[in-house]
Amino acid sequence: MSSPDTAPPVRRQTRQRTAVLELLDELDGFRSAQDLHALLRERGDSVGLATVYRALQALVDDGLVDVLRSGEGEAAYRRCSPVHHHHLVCRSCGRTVEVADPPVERWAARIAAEHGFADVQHELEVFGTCGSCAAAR
Amino acid sequence: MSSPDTAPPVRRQTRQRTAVLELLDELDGFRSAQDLHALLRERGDSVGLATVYRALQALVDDGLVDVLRSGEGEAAYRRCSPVHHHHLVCRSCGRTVEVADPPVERWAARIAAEHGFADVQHELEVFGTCGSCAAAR
DNA sequence: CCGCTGTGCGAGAATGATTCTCATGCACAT
DNA sequence: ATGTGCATGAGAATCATTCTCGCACAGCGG
Repeated sequence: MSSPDTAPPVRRQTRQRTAVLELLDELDGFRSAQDLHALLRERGDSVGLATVYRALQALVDDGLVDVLRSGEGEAAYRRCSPVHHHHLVCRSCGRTVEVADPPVERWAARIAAEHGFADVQHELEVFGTCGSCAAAR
Repeated sequence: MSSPDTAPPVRRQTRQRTAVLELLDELDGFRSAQDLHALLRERGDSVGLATVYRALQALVDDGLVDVLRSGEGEAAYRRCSPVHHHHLVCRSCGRTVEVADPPVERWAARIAAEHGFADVQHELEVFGTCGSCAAAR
């Protein structure tokens, strides 16, 4: 059992996967799989819905994309830097800012350790109203 | 526009709602709506699935229960203290610890302010393996 | 360059959680 | 005790996501 999970999945480069990744590169903010599929269709790229889901899962596995479970069970995806970070999301216009946060990382690790927890991960999202949207009201 | 949202929804106290809340009081950790429904049925309390969902939504609105969207689009509910806090969840046995965290609150507020965001909220969950589960392996 | 082989694709069916519909029942005030 | 209207329950409806399965094509060896 040296490293059965390290086996490289050998991702083939297909027109569809390229299209999904390029679309994510152009977009800002989180988009649902259904949205992305509709956008690809509008562009003329004919891609199956199931394929979009598969491509997104592969991208998430490879750490190229982040997932966010928005309010009602609809997953949202976004092209992201591969380093660990969190998001500051405008609940009005959807604009997203990536933020790094050493203090929170440390805090999470410490709290977990104090309660005897190991192998710790955490999920953190900050929602608010961005300057432009606040001004617009 | 004095306070249209403060209008008290006038929740009637019914056998079903009481049963859901009492069940949550006895349980530890997050449970899915489907789980809770099954448990109520086993106990002999005959409650409709739709009613369990409605009762849980009401409890969440009233701040008596916390929701957590676990991995695959299945919402999990838990009886919680009404003060703001976060959770430390064991991904093996599901045990949950409530943790308060002034530093994170301040950090989130500061980061948001730096980016011009107002009216800030945040969601934070920490996952890990608790002491007992780590020892059991 | 050509053909193999297995992975990826597409369309629609299947799944599973959550919500809706609507007739009936019960909580609460009179 | 009685009436009024919100709550309930069974099943249908909805919606995102996953699965199935036959066909296409990417990448490799000859």
